[in-house]
Amino acid sequence: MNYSFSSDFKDLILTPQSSSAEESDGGKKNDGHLGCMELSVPGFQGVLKTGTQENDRNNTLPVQNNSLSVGFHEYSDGLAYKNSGTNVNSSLFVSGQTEQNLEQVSSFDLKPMKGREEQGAREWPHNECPVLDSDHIHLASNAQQCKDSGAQDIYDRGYFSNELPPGPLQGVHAYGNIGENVQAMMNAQSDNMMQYFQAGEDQHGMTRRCLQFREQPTAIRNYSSSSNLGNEVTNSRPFCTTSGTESLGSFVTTKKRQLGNPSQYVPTMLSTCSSEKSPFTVPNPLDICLPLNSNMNSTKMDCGGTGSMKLEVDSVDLASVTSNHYLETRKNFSSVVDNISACPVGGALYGRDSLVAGSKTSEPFCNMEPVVQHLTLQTRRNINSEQVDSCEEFNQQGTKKKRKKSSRAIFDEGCKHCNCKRTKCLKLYCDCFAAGIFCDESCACQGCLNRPEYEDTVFETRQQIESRNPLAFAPKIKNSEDGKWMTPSSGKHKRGCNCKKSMCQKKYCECYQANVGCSSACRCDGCKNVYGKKEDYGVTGEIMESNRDSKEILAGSLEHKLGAVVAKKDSLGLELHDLQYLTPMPPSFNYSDHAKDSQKSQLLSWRYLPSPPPGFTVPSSHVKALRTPKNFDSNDIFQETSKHTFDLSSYIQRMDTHADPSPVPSYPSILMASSESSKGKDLTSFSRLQLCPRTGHIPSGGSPHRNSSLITPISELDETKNPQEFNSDGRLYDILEDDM
DNA sequence: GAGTTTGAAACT
DNA sequence: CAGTTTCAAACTC
Repeated sequence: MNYSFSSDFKDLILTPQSSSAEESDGGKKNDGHLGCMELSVPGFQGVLKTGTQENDRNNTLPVQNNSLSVGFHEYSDGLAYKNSGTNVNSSLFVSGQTEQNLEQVSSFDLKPMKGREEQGAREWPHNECPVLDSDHIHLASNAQQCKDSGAQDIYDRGYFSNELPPGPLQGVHAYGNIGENVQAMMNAQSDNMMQYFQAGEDQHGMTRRCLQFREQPTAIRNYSSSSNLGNEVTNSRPFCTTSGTESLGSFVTTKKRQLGNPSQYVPTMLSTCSSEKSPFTVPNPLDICLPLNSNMNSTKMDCGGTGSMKLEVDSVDLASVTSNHYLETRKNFSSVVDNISACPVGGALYGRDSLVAGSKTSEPFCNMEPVVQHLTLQTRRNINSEQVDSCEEFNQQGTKKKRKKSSRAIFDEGCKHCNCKRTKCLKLYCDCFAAGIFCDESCACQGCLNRPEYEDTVFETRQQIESRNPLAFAPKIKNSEDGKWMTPSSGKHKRGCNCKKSMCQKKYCECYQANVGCSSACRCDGCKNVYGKKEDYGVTGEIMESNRDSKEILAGSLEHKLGAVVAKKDSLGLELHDLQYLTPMPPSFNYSDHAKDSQKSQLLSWRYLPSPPPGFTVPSSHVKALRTPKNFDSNDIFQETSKHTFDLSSYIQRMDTHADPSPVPSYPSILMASSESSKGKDLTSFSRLQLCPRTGHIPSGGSPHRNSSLITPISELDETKNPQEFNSDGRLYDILEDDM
């Protein structure tokens, strides 16, 4: 077959067509090689890039003799075909630039190849064979063409978006020799690639399991053959002195990938350290776990909750080479994130100070033992599986031997791991999916689609589930008053359990698993829940529940108000939009101009945003660290924004101190900073972030004072107001209105 | 590690 | 909405 290039050929997308049969049987397993195709491009001599995913154009292939063999492989699941045309995973990307007159490269042949079975590739199945017609082979020369072609997803993801930098190969000519040309590309395209990197990150910043930066775009990774970039570069700089828990103690270890090996790269883990032993520390192999649907159980943060989120700063890599500015901002972000201690438990988010200050939640927390880690790709791949163990080791160092644990135990003390075999991790059976996190390498799931590359599938599936049950992803556990679980009624399973045989004494029981007592909502038989029997959930519990509901209603309104305040701030000239390129943000805080992404932002909120954990505080030193001119010498806007944020934080603390004699955690202002400094348009996420991202309201687990503290930042202009005034709902709103 | 039990989720 | 089936985690051996 013969297809025409457009004159401004840049990207070619080959999209296999789904068949009705596949859709009817729920998708075929297409593990392994699907087939090979031969792309013949008369007159073409140069480099093409291919990949089966939009972020996986990692095969830089020379075109010789006018032809290029392209293998479709590594499809993990036939579902890729079910949504063919919209699911980028079913696409093959070929992009390139000819060294010759494009007019001469006006057509190419694409045909299935045979005879590759012996190489591990099987012939493209009849019903899986891509339909090689103009409808399914798209010569995406520009965004609009791509958009119009059925590759909407790809377009939406921004790879062909006009505002994004050109593809990495665009504008690079005459590279008959890959090595040399790659170098030329690196040199010539560094800025573009930087933008590409950033843009991709903006689009896919959470392509990994949780809140973290995506891997380096494979398009960039491809260029790793560049020789003079093969040297390992490490950038590390403390943001402040490290003195245990008193200060930020932040180091950011930035290691550029080992470019000498295309298959290897060295991710940068966000480093936090409490020691000065080494500037290269990854004391927190668990990354950062943030709560999703999890129950904020401060008494026993053993991951009994249902969700966790990891926050990981990925490699800066080329950023360190091509954009010091970006690196700097990445560091800044890291310093922010550094505040957030690992939470292998309950998906909670901890402030370090809180942890060390005798928090009950510290048990599974990873010790800040400095560890020099030169992370290779394999290391990276093993991180998720190792991190838990590492954490465990840290926790037990010196005194305890690592003990063998069941998978569930690991689950409990780390982030989630599932073992789904049939559901592709797209049903609530899957704890990862249910918790709103991607599965990762540490999961033992099969045919998993709950992965970043299937983000849209995940999103759609989630929507389907939510359409059936809007509360499907809502937190199962209603938080307790003041974050403590002193009584059976202080926390409860929203829907209640239905145990018949386990008597709510085993983890079969969701209440027991969440360390909450059974309640009137439970239909369990013979309840013997040690956290509280159903029978014990009496009048007191009902009253408290009623109070919580009232406060949640209030909180919903507060969230709205707060969003308006943020909008006001935005209108005052905080050019938050620009900050997206200055500060690598957790992509959940990103916004997109695309309408679809606005929907996704909700998903991201659902997926990533943390709840304010008990005991979370923002040490003033952290604020100082973030204000350090060194960190922000090129970003006054961000500095200003951060100032706002952390002023709010400190005010929260003050208010908490005044309003509640108990150790009241303030909310993760760090993340507020992140949110603020991200695009201001995502106000929904912003407000949700600051309040209760999971439910969109202030978490029920908070005293009235606590609730007050949530909105007190707005009242910072009038710090003289008596916090007690906030106890009155009406007064609360009055003050809000006044301040606005 | 394999098999069983359990209860939530999904399905009808 | 209730009953049944499916599923994966929890548990047992």
